[in-house]
Amino acid sequence: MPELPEVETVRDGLERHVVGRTIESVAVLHPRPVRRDHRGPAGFAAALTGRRIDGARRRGKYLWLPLDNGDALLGHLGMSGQLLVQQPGLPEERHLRVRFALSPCVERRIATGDSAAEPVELRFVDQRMFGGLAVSEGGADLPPEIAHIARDPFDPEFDEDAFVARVRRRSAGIKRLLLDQTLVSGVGNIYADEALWRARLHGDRPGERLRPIEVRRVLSEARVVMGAALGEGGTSFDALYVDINGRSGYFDRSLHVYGREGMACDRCGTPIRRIEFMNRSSFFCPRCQPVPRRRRAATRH
DNA sequence: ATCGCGACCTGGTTGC
DNA sequence: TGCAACCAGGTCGCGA
Repeated sequence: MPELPEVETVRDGLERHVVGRTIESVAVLHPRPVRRDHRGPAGFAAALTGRRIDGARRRGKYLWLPLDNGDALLGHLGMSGQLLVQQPGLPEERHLRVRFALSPCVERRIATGDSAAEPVELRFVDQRMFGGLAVSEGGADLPPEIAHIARDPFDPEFDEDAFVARVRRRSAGIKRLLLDQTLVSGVGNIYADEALWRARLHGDRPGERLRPIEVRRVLSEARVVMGAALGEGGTSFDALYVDINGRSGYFDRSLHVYGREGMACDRCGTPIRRIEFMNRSSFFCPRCQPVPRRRRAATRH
């Protein structure tokens, strides 16, 4: 379940391994992952063939590779997507959806030594196909398709005061607001629960009833949780393999509430509760994060 | 504008 | 053993 730290790890790997290479050929093995591209699979492939990759960028959970003609290859990993950089010709993964053959990096701009002189394959593997790829016309700087996505809380241009103000104008619960990618990007279900636990706030607390310092606190804790995952994930893959696996190793160790229903809260020992929320799960400590009392009707005789 | 919900997907796990 | 139901959740589009 890739959230900001996992996607950033992929972006970093792409920057080091594919920037400067040219797309020699494209094979779309399943149409669904390119459903957002109005050109269709063949048009998608044609629009990319021959283009040089000039960068690797991210906004929230979206990635894009600026191309030498001003377009971009825009991607989202969805729930189960991976972008792998591999030696050409390896056996196909079970859920391989799109394969790109990339030339060597002519300008040797990749800082990883001799690998820049060898061709590689970029593979989009996605079991559940919630993710996808598309060519974004003129999207090299910022694809218009994702102009509505807010900056993430690590972005120097993220406007914290504006975020606080917007949250406090909304009646929805703070968890829903944390997951709203137009308010702040990069936070998903798992890190939202972790940030709320650390901030001792229940996710149902309405934004409009939070004090500014409470909004700042949960944002700060989101940075702590995602920053820790970033630090550990950033060094966890090897030279020719850019992986994304939300369930692996580094990830689980730092979880205090997510997936821990019935287990003792690490702070107070109270059993962690699980509730349904937006067709998924929320985990919280009922003592550290008390359920907000429903507001009474305005008038009573 | 905002809110909240269902649809989209597959495969591993659970329950009968 | 076989099969169906359930579960995971990011994003979009819809109706209210």
